[in-house]
Amino acid sequence: MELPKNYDHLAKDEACYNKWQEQGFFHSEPDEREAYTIVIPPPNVTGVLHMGHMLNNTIQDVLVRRARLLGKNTCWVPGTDHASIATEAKVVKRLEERGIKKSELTREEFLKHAWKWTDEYGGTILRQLKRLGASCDWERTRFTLEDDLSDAVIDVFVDLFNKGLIYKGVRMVNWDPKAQTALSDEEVVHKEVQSKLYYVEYDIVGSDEKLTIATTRPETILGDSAICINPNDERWVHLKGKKAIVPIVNREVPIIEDEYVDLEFGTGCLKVTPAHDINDYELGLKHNLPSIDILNDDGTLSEAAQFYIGEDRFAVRKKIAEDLKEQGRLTKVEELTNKVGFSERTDAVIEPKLSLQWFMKMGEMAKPALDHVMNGDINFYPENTKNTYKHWMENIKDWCISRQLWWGHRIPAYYYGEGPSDFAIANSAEKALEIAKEKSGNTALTLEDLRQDEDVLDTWFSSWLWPISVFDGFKNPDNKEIQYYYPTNDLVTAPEIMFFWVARMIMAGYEYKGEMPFKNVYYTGIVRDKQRRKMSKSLGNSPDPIKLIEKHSADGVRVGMLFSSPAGNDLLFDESYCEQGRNFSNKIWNAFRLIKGWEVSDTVEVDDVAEQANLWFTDRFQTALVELNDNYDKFRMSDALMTGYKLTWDEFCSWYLELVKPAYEQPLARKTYQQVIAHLENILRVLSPFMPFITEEIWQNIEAREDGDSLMVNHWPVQTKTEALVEEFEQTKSLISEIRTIRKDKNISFKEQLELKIIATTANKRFDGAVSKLTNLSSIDYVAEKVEGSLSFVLAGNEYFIPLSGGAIDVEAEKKKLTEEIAYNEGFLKSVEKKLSNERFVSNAPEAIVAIERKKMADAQEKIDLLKKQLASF
RNA sequence: GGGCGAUUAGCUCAGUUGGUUCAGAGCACCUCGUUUACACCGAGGGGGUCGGGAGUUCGAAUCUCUCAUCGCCCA
Repeated sequence: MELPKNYDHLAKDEACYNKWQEQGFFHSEPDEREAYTIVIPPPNVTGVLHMGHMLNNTIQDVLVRRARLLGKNTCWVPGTDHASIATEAKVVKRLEERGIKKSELTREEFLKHAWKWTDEYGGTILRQLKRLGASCDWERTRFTLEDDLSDAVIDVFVDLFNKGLIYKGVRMVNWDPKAQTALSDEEVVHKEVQSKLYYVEYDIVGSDEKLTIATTRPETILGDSAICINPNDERWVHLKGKKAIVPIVNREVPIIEDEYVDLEFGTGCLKVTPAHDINDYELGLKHNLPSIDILNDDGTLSEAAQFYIGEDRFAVRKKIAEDLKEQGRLTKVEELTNKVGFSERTDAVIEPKLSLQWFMKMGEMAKPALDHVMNGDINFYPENTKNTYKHWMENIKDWCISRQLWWGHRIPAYYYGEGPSDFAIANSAEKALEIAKEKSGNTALTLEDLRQDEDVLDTWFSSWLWPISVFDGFKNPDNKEIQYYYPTNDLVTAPEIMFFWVARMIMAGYEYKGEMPFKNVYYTGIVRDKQRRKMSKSLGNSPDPIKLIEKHSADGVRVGMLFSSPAGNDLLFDESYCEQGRNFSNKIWNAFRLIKGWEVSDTVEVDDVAEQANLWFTDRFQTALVELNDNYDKFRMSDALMTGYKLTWDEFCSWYLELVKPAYEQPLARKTYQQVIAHLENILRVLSPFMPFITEEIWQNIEAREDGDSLMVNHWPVQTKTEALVEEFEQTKSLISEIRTIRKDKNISFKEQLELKIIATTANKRFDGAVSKLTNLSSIDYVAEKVEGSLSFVLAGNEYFIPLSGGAIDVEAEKKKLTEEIAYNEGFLKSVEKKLSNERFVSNAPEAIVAIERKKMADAQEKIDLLKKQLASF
C-alpha cells in the first residue's frame, strides 16, 4: 500500500478517536490493578474552549495516557460546574433580549429558563475536548448541579452547620451591584486605576476653624458618622472632643481619635463611613458609631442618603463634587492612582457593603490543609507555589458562601419566625419542620410556616467537594469506587485557582475522608500572547482552539502547547509552536514512509553497520527513556517532550535510519528490518502521550493488528541494562562531522570518495563502517606515519589524514589552522596548570576534581604535542 | 505598604549539593545543498564577560549583601 506523503489528520483523527471510545479504552472500572485518577477541574458549563483549557487538558491527557501505558487503571473524570453567577448573568441577558425581566419571573420560572439554556449550550466545552484527543471517561461525566452532587452539597452544609462551622452574620461583604450579590474575597479583582482625590472642607461646631479631609469617594460623605484624627498628630490635637458638620447633609458628627489614621495620607483627617468601607466599619464598631447605609443594592443612592436619591453612585460622585465646589467646600482635587476592586465575573466596581450573609469558619479546617502541604504529603509543582499557599492559609478569613442568586444550590435554611436565629437547617423541609418545632417550642408549626432562604451557595461550595462527590463519597462513603479511586493522583490547574479551589478541596478531603484529595498538584502557567498580555475575549487576542486543531492537527497543537510550558511558567503562545508540532508529526510520518518503502529480504546478509547501529540505538533509547521517566517524575512535561523530540528527530531519523538505510534499490535484511521496527515502536510508545493520533495511525500501519489492539493500551518501554555505547558513538559523530566539514570547506562533492588514514592511539574500530557509510569513504587505513599531501586533524588523541590528489592542499592555510589550534590549546593548558600549581586548590578541592584537572592537563599536552608534530612536518 | 519570585544567546527557557571543555537546548538567523523519507527537509555555521556592583571561596551562572528593572500574591 502506498502511503501518502503527509499524514491527513482531518481525515483520520476523528475516526481514530471514535474507535478508541467504542473499544472502551477511556472507561475505567475498579479492578486489581493500581489506579491512576485525575478529576478534571470542571470548566464552566457555559464555557467554550480557550487556550488555557487547551494547555491544562493537554497536560492531563499526557499524564493519563502515560499512566495507561504504564499499565495502571486510569480514570480521568470529566465534568462541568454550574457557575452560578456567570450562567445566571447569561440567562438574564438572554431573557432581556426577549423583553423578559428576571424580576417578573418566579424562581421556578427562571430556573426553567436556566436549565433550558444549560441543556442547549452547556457542555460545548466537553465536546471540544474530544477534538483535542482527551481520553476522559465520558461515561463518568458529572455536573455540579445534578441530583447526587447537589445532595452532597446540601448534606455538607447541614453537617458543617451542626459542627458550628457555618454561621449567619452581618459583615462587610464585597457587593457586586450589577449581579446584585455578595462575592467572596477571591472573586474580587483589584486593579490599579486613575482616580481623583477630593479635598473637602468641614465646619467645626462652635468654631470658625475648618478642617479638610481627603477622599476618593465624595458621595459617601452622605454616610459619614464621624471624623477621625490620629492622637499623635499635633496639627489636629486641639480638635479633640469637638464636633464637625458634614457638608450637604449638615449632620453633626463627633471627632474621634484613633492611631489607625495615617499621618502622611491626605490631610491626616479621615472621614468615617462605617457602612461603606471595611476599615471604617472596624472603626465604627470600636467607637460605637452608627452605620448609615446610603446605597441601594443596585448601586443607586438610598433614602438614607437624603440627597440624590435613586441616582447612580458614579453620577452622584460627579454631582456632589460640583455641588461642593459651588458651596466653596471643595478646596482641591488631585490625581491619584489607587487600587479598586472589580467583580471577576461582571467587572462592576465592588461596593463594600454591610450585609447579612452565610459564612464558613476557616481557621480549624485550614490547619491540616496547610500542614499536609508543608510536610510534603501533598506536593505542589512548581514547589515555590507552596509559599503563596502558606501565606494565604495563615491569614485566612472566613468564607462568605451565600450568593443572592437563583441558579445554584439553594441554602437549606428554613425560617419560621422573625428573630435572628429563628431558622432550622436541614436537608429537607420536613426535617427542618421537626427542628423548628423543637427550637421554637411551637408544635403547631406546619410546612406552610417555613420559608426557605432565597439565596444559593457559592459555586465553589460544590466544587470543593468534587474529588469526593464524583465518586459518590458522601452518600456512600464506603462504596467500591471511592475506595478505589480516592485519593486521586494528580490535579492539574491554574495557579489563580489555588485559593478558590485547591485549598478548599484539601480542606474538604481531610474533613470528610480524613485523607488528601490528590497527591500532586501541577500548576500550569497562564497562556499569554507574545506581548505577554493575558488571552481574553475582550482583547480578541486568543486564537480559536478548534481552528488551530483543524489547521495544525490535534497532535501538532498539543505539542505546540507543551513546547514552551515548563511548570508554572506562563506560556507566551505563538502559532509557530503549533507549526513546529505539525512539522514534527510530518517528520515521524516520513520516517515511517522510508522504512515502509524498503524491500525486505530473507536471503541478504545482515550488514555490520546496521548491526552496530542497532546496538548503539538500543543503548541510546535507554538513555532517553531514563531521562524521560525522570522528567515525568518531576512533572517536567516540556523537558519530557523535548527529550522525545530530540530522540526521534536527531538520533532516530538523522543518525540511526541513515546508518541502516540500504543502498539504492538494495533490499534490507529481515533481521535489520525487525530491529528498526522494534525501535520505531518504542519511539511511538514514548511519543504517544504527546501525539496520540499520528502514533496510533503509524502503529496500525506497521502490520495488521488484531482487533482491539491499539498503541494507546500497549505498554510503556521497560528500562533495561544495555551495552554502553552512547559515548563512543558520540566520538564517532564528531569524526563524521569533522569529515563533513572538510568536504564543505574544500568544496568536495559527496559523490567523490575519500580515503581516511589514522594514526591511532585509542582506536576502536566498531563504528568504522558507520563512518565510511556516512562520509562516503573508499577506505580506512591505520598507519604509523604522517601521510604527506593530506588534510589532517586531531580528535581524541588520534591523528586523521585525508589524502587529496594533486596539490589541492593549501599549505599556508593548513599551517595557520594548526598554529591557531595550538595557541588555543596552550591557553587552555595554561589555565589548567595555574589551577594545579595553586597549592590551596590541590589541598582543598576533592581528589576527584583534582584528578580531573590532571587529566585535562595531560590530554591538552598530548594534543599540543601532536599538533606541533604536524606543524613541523610541513 | 507586606510577602514571594524572576533577570542566562534575537525569542522562549534548562542549568540538581559551588568543581569535567560548563556557559547549554529548541526556535529564529546565516551559508551551502534538491544524494532514491521528509524543503513541514539535509549538512555546516555565527551568536551570551549568565541585569549592575561588592563580598565569601583554591574555585561563583550557582552562596551572601546591595542597587536596578520586571512579575505575581496579599493588604
